[in-house]
Amino acid sequence: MATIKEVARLAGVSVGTVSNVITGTASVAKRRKERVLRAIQELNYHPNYVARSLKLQRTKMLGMIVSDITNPFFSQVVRGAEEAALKQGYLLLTFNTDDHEERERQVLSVLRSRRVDGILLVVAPSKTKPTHIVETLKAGIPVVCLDRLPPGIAVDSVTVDNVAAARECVRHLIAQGNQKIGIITGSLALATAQQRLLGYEKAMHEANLDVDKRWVRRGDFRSESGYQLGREILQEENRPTALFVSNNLMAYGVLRALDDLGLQCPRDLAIATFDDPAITQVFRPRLTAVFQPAYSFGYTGAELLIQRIESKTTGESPISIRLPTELHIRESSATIFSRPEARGEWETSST
Amino acid sequence: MATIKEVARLAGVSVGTVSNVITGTASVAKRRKERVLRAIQELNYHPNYVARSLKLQRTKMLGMIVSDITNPFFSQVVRGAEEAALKQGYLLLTFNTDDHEERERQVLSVLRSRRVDGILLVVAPSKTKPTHIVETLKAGIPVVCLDRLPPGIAVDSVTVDNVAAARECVRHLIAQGNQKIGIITGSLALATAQQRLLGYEKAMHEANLDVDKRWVRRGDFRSESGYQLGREILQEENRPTALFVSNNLMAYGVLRALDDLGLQCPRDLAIATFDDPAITQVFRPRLTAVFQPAYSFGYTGAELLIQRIESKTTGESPISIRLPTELHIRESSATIFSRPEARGEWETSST
DNA sequence: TAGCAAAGATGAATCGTTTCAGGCACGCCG
DNA sequence: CGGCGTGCCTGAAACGATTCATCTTTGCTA
Repeated sequence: MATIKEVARLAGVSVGTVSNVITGTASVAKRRKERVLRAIQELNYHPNYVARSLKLQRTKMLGMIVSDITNPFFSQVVRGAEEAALKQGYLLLTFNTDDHEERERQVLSVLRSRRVDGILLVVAPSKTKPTHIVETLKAGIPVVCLDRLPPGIAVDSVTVDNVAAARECVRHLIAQGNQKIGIITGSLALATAQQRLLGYEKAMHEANLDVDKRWVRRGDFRSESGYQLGREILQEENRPTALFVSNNLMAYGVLRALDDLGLQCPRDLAIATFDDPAITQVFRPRLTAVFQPAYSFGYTGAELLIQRIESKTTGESPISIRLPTELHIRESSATIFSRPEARGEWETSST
Repeated sequence: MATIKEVARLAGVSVGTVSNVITGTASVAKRRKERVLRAIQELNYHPNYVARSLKLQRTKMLGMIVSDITNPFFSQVVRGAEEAALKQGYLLLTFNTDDHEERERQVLSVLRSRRVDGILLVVAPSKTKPTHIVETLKAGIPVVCLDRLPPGIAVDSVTVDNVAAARECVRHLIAQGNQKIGIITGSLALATAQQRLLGYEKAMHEANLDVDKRWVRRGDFRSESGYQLGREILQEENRPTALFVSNNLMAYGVLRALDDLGLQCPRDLAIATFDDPAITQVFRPRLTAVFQPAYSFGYTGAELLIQRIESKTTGESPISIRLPTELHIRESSATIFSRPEARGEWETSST
């Protein structure tokens, strides 16, 4: 692999000059510049970014930590982050933690050794205050948290107002005439799951509706738990007429449970959920869902992170960006008396 | 950020000794080793992998180029690759090309500058022989192609037998009593799409079945084209009774088209398709599909790549790994006379 | 044509590791 | 007691870029 020295020799100039041609740092006479460019072509020279990183003390690489890229929500987040990063010449080093805090610790350590310029983090749930994140910040490495906030830590973030979104969503179920409304929560170790539960409780309380304890079930954001808990709730003698399911994977599980029991949505149970990937619109019933701008999570987060990196203002008061959600109303939340017979398009309201 | 020199000073030893402790290259007396480890702790020292990479002339990083990580198939591939890479201490630098050759060129150039040790590539379709890949290989950088093979290039690969899989799939449709069978192909710039078409033609030919030209429609692997072409085919006066759809996204489009026209699958049209992500099993009708081991694509590919890197045998005769597919038979391909009335489980046969 | 400013070119030092030739100390053997 | 082998340590060179103090060239003016 050719080095800058070889290019310099072939072009008959000094290494400094070649460097100036490549980086544009200082001006180089036209004729020499051409000679250098020709030499670069001829040797098929690709500047060694490792050496450059060492000298400049920055790698133009971002660490990206998510729980699982296989989840359509996070793959969109990653995609958005990549786009924003690339646009400014940064590359993305991606990791999955499957929400294991231990793995997150390891990855963070690796990223420090790799000297990434900053880190985009979808933090794993944790019982204790995540000291590894504090340490990373203390070491002067900018971190932006996406989607979830680690408890008790001052850090930049891009989030969504889960409480308000869940509340609006449950209100919609109420407006459809439902009085007995249940919820399947995500893992309550996650702030997002807690917030959605809170939003549900608020909406119910405001409408003076009772919450039967048996209608509140604790899931883990995975399809299987939606299936299990859905079955359980549906087999209660006093079962709810509507269910707020805290994410879409679990909603699919509930649909499967309904199907198993020979029941139908929305005839026997209205459903509203969170997350709204394009793919689900193909299937019946179309799900009423809170749309989160997944792509923007990543894009905005990367932009914020890069801004922090380049302005060198890490440690100043954290910036919190709130992204808007949209409640997409579709078939799955139609109640018996309001369900249209025709297959029409459905309205959409936005927050 | 602490350096090895500072660690050495704090521990009262030379930098060479610290390096030996960290890498385990040479033996260090017990007491000194402990002093060094304590100093590392105290300074919270993280070895600078950039400097190490420069010295060792390898980065322990892999480039990963896919068309779109948002596609569930590719997100699984990436996940598998990450797992295999991490297990051997390699990191993944991920890029999306959206199947644009130009972007692929750019990314390849960036990866050379970054001095990645090897590249996992889902190659973009191309009219001409992709010289940029040849060049990369000539530069001595190992490349493993996943899923698709670039035409006319000797390169390691992990693929699936698309011809055989499509053929088996269409044979199944025939066995179900269908005689008029159509196909929606992917973009024929992609080898995989061509191969699936070929498999379809083989199966039809072997069964002495006519292929009406109007039943063969050229899509682009995206949902929208499935919808459009599905509508067109269904509105032919002599429409097929079954459709082989070359990937799952387009199959969803066809389902939407059916729905729009007030038709049902499989009553009015049997469907069999390619790719079989877990999520689709939730919905009715469950799709008969050729399952591809997406995760294994990535995992196997990364293993092969790392083996090539570490044995330094690039340029030797290429290794081609063929992964097995499985035909998952479900509701969508049941024909009128064979469709069971009960909701039972469906058989699965494997290739 | 001499003088001078501005523009351009040079090359050594530097970034933080690894590696290796050489030095030191110790113990064992004859 | 001298010689030698062994085990540990040390420190300088090298990896390939950037940068900057310093030197050279160029072009302009009087």
